[in-house]
Amino acid sequence: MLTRSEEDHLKAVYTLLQEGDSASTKDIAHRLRTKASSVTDMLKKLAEKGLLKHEPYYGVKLTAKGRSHALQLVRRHRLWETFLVQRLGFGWDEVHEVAEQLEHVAYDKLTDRLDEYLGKPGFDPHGDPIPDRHGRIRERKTHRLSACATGEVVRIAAVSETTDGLLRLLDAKGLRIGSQLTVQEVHAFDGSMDIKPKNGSAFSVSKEVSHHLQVEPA
Amino acid sequence: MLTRSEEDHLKAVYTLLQEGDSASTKDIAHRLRTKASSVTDMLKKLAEKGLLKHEPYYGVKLTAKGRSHALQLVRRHRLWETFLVQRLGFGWDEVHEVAEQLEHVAYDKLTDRLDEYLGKPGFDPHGDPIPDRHGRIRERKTHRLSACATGEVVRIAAVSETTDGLLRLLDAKGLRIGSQLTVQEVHAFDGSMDIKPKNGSAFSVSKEVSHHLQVEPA
DNA sequence: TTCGTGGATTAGACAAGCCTAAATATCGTC
DNA sequence: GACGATATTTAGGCTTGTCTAATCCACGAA
Ligand SMILES: [Mn+2]
Ligand SMILES: [Mn+2]
Ligand SMILES: [Mn+2]
Ligand SMILES: [Mn+2]
Repeated sequence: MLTRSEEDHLKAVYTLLQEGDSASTKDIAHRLRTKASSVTDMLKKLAEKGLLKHEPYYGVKLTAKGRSHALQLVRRHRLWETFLVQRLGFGWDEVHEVAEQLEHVAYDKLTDRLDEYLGKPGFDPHGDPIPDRHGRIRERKTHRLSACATGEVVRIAAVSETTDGLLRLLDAKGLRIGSQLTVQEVHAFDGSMDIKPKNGSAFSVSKEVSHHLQVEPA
Repeated sequence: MLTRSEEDHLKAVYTLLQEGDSASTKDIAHRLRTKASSVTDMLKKLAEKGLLKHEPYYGVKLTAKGRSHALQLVRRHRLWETFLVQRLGFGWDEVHEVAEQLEHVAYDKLTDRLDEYLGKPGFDPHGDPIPDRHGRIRERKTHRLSACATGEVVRIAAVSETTDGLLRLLDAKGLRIGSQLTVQEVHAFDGSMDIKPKNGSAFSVSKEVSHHLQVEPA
């Protein structure tokens, strides 16, 4: 059984490896609002427990056991987020903190029943895939809106940075998971982009925003 | 903000005072599967935080603040139990452990939304009252089935000891919260009691069982 | 009233997590 | 290939929550 702190560290490692190529001590510390030295301690402990390989000064890699455990955490986190939004009416910008707590309640029966109750959803409110009970993830090939060319017609698949501010901005502009839109123009000067939602008139989004929108062909 | 352990101690104090007249260090330790010396430490800490008065060697009393906090815990615990049974299909004998974890996730918005989602239930799956958001409890006057006389017609209001074994026994006999029954005979020899459910034939229950069934006039 | 007994508290130790400060390693740059 | 910036680890310390063993106290029995 892992402690809450061990779980949070493990999940941070998993997520950072998912997002980039490596999970640095510094980045883990930053994500968990703790210090690098504390992270080193915890990495040693997780390595001793066989959840990851820690090569001092080089980096960290998850073992199969560690990956599996991390996927369970991600599963619980995203299922609870889905519950909060779909059933309790929370906004998608309000659920992260709460799910960060709920994810640590580890009972397979609870997780699986919740999954069924929600209709075995494939994706959470931010468009992130929810691993099934075996840790399997439905893969999709998405790319950033910022990488799209003029004329492309795409659908928003996920928001890759779930900062409250970004989510509320998207709310305000009417951009949701599943929204379909056409790229009308890309301005070289600042990277801003004019987009036109399927039902609505065109407007502009900054590079910062388009960078964090994952889209797929409509 | 209280830690998980502080909350568990506070709730134990509240529950023991509710059930009996005092909350002894020994009983708290037993309930939390810890040791008396650890409990003393924690009582000091809770006293310092103004949640209870601790008179060494005498006993412990909750302050208004402590009682209010304990009621929030009880509220969350019972709401989650209700959720698990009503929505996720858990048996009433399977929910205690899980709720023991979930109760520590403290976000007023979550608790209140869950309460509404469940239809602001007055009682949990074991018949125990659920405090409202202000900590108010719907009072009822119940008495033990074991104290009933021949001929009394009553309805089961609550089970005062939520041991898995007792709950499964009640399941097997078809006794539920709300079940109506008539006391047919009380045997002085062993305190066992013959009861007849409204729809069904009579059978006997032991003193141990009737002692833990809280009933109200039908 | 005195005593024995059992519950309660205190003393002292330990592990888990976290911190700061100091030491150490890596890596890009000159 | 040495240097300095930066990341990482180590050393040492603090707090929290727990334990065991020793001591203290209340209370009922004699
Ligand atoms: Mn978490
Ligand atoms: Mn999410
Ligand atoms: Mn608890
Ligand atoms: Mn209950």
